[in-house]
Amino acid sequence: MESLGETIRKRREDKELPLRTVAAYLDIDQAILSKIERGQRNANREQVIKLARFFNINETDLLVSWLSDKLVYEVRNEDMALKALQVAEEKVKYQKMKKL
Amino acid sequence: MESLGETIRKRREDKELPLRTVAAYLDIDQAILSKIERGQRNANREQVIKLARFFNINETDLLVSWLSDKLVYEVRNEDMALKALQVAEEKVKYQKMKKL
DNA sequence: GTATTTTTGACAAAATCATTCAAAACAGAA
DNA sequence: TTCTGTTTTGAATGATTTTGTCAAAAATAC
Repeated sequence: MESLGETIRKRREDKELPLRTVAAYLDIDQAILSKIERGQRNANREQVIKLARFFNINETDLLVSWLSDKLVYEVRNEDMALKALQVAEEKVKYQKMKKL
Repeated sequence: MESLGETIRKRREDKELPLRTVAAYLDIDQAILSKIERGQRNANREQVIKLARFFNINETDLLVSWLSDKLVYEVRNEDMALKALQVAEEKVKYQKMKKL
């Protein structure tokens, strides 16, 4: 179970590229990319899409990874994290059902 | 699948109490409580705990409801909402496992 | 109708979050 | 060790979001 940050750091290191290069492509400061890779900052949707393009990763997959990171972040330090995620899942399913 | 807002509105109406009364107990403006009940605003942890006490609801249950509402909110308008929740669940399980 | 309750939206204050920048820390090579 | 390039850190600043207050409008009850 890899975070988005871990994924792109691996890819970047595989290609032996400095932060600078990828950051330039994303049009952000390399400090931000460093923080994103280490999970200290959240990327935004646009950046995730660009990262997928840059590293040839399926965009949807990377977006799911990103979104799930945000969810995990939201329930960090909560003992009922798992329960809350499960209930949220039920709620989303229920909403979906209602729409049909 | 009831949201926290729906739950407490029902309870309040059962007791035939005006927003004012519950809002006073929570020490917030009734406008905020109105918004919380209708899902336009998020309660904070302290308010959830007070609400549980006020309405004699199991505190953990209400906190789970509240947390899951926040998660649902986070993935509203996302087509991969469900997938993201499932992946988040995996990630949390994985973290937990690592700690043992 | 009046009285009460609820909802709405404009506004302000506070808190959070993103970004920039420069310096510090780090790694490797000479 | 010094030189070079890379990465990380943290302070400062700006932007955005959240939180709450208030008063008026809308809805509901009497």
